[in-house]
Amino acid sequence: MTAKTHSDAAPTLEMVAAKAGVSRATVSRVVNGSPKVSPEITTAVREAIEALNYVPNSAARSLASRRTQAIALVVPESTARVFNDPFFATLVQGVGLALADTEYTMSMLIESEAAFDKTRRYLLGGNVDGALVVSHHTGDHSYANVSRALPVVFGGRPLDSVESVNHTVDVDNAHGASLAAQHLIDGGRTRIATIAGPQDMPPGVDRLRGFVETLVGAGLPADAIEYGDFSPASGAIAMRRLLERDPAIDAVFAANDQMAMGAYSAIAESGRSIPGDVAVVGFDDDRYAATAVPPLTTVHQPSLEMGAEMARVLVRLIDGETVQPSTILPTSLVVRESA
Amino acid sequence: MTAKTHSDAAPTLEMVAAKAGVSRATVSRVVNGSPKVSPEITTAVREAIEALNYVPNSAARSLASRRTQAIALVVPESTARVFNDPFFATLVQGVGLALADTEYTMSMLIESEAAFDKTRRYLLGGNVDGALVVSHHTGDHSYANVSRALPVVFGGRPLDSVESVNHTVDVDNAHGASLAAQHLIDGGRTRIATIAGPQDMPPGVDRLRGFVETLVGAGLPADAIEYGDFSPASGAIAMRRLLERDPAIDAVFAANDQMAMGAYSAIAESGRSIPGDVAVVGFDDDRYAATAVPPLTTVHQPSLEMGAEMARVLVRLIDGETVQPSTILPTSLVVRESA
DNA sequence: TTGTAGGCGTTATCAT
DNA sequence: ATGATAACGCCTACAA
Repeated sequence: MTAKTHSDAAPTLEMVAAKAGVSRATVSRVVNGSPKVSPEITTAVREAIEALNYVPNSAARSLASRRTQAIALVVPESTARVFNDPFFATLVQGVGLALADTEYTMSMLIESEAAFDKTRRYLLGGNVDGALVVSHHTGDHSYANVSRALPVVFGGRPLDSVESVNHTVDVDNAHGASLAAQHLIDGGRTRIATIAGPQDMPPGVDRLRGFVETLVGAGLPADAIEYGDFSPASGAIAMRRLLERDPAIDAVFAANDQMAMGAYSAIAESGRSIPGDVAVVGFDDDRYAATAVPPLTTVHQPSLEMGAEMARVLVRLIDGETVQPSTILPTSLVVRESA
Repeated sequence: MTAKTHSDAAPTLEMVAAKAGVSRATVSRVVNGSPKVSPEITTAVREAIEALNYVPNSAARSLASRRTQAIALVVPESTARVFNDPFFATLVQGVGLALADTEYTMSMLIESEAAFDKTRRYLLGGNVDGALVVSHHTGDHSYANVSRALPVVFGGRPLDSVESVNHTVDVDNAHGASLAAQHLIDGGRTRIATIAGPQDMPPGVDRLRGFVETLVGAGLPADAIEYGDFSPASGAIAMRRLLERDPAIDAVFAANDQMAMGAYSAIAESGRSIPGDVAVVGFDDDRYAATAVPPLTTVHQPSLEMGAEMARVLVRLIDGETVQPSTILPTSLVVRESA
């Protein structure tokens, strides 16, 4: 096989026009489904397009129309974490699902510290009609400029709630954590600990808050707290520390299922049983939850729906519609066998 | 807060030129780092750019230059699976990492059946300079057209090895499976089963092949085979069936770690112990492997490196360099406690 | 070193 | 219903 040059000049609208014996304007109309083109001509143009295997050049199209039909999904470079995170994966799916019904394409930007400016330029360079920003916990207000230039929808409330961001879609983290805590309390547990998430991430603080408030409300101490970074390994480490600090712990609420899995292993290696010796409740209801041993009781959050909702809101925004600035999706407890 | 219109006309190169008192050509040169521009003018232009907060419009830029500085990462809609797959997640990371050193942006396309044509149009519409296609198992030769129009690098060998695709980066699946099987044999196991992956996916067939060949080579029967779809749930189901068919099974090789996790739960619920009663080896060495209980012995595959290598090959291809058509990355066995 | 001018492939505004 | 003809914002010979 010979080295290809990939230079077979792509067919242009002009060529189609020539072949169909009409003007470029007409071809453009057919391509864009304008209603005012006679059936015969439409057919002729369609055939020419087919014959030439013509595909509109989107750069030219967006330059002229000032629309790109693409949106960006910006995810923080903590990619290592975020990407492996089943919750996030499902969210992306939701975005894709919602977008499948539209003509929009999603272009995902992994935002690394190094390439931050690259992301910014991409967003501001007219590459997309809008952006979806997921769980950013960058200290600065990096998206202030961006959201001034194009519609932006945030997934999860931004850390600096001071700055009133335009639109956000979030899940009721605090309430979910509260449900988890209450379930543990109702189960008769009295020494309840928690493996909290990073406190520089909204879900991390919201879940901790919901947990603490509920325990305190029930007159229980809420002092057995260790922090993890949402990874399984960090969950295991946190659990070991918890058990070391207080061997009497009889329940633990992990801020996400991955850390709960880590806790499972730490509990097992300490010779304790689940839920006999210590009950555990997670958060997310990810795909590993149901098949864990024992199946994990956890807080279900509508990740798929969240992604889809974010996409829908953004599209509406792009279309110039007015959308309520904040959407909160409900969470619920899924009781299985670990608590 | 008032509804923003997002219509604050973005600054153009022309405006920068005016403000800096030079021609557009000069601004363009500065923006593109042309060496032949006097220092003073360069500075002046830079200041104007800064002042106006100017960002080049990429549609215009790519229309004129015929380059987009973007590549597409196409992933099959089996998104549900693929996306949650830690292996895939790591691969994406690798791509991002390699790209961080370049000026290229990655735009990820989730390829759904419904939107297949959307993907094709995107690829052919001059949106990207090249494409990375991951583990596609679509029956048709959907990418024949595409790879004729622009550089494409496949991740994992394509199913139809007949069609000699230009470039692929793969992992040595068969050898990895062979290592796993041999380890089980060396451990004295005699009734070894496997939970194979889908046979319409190359990794699925290659891993099964490596496993079978090694068993047969050792004079052992290779008839205890069940298939899963790489999800934890499917692994559990397959394991149950395996144990039902032959209660004497004393070892199992799962085609990926997620299914191995599923096997763990099925083995546990059958009252057997790991590795006492049945040893298990997985494949992938994903992030859950090390913290599983017991820690999972598995085949490590360089997912990160694979993603990075794919990106590197593609960039070279785009730059017109000649690259060897096939790259095979090595796999290795990580012995932990499950076998 | 810097400026001039034409063109990249579409869309959109006017006429017709 | 269809066709000229400007833009769209930038790059790039070519000229100065």
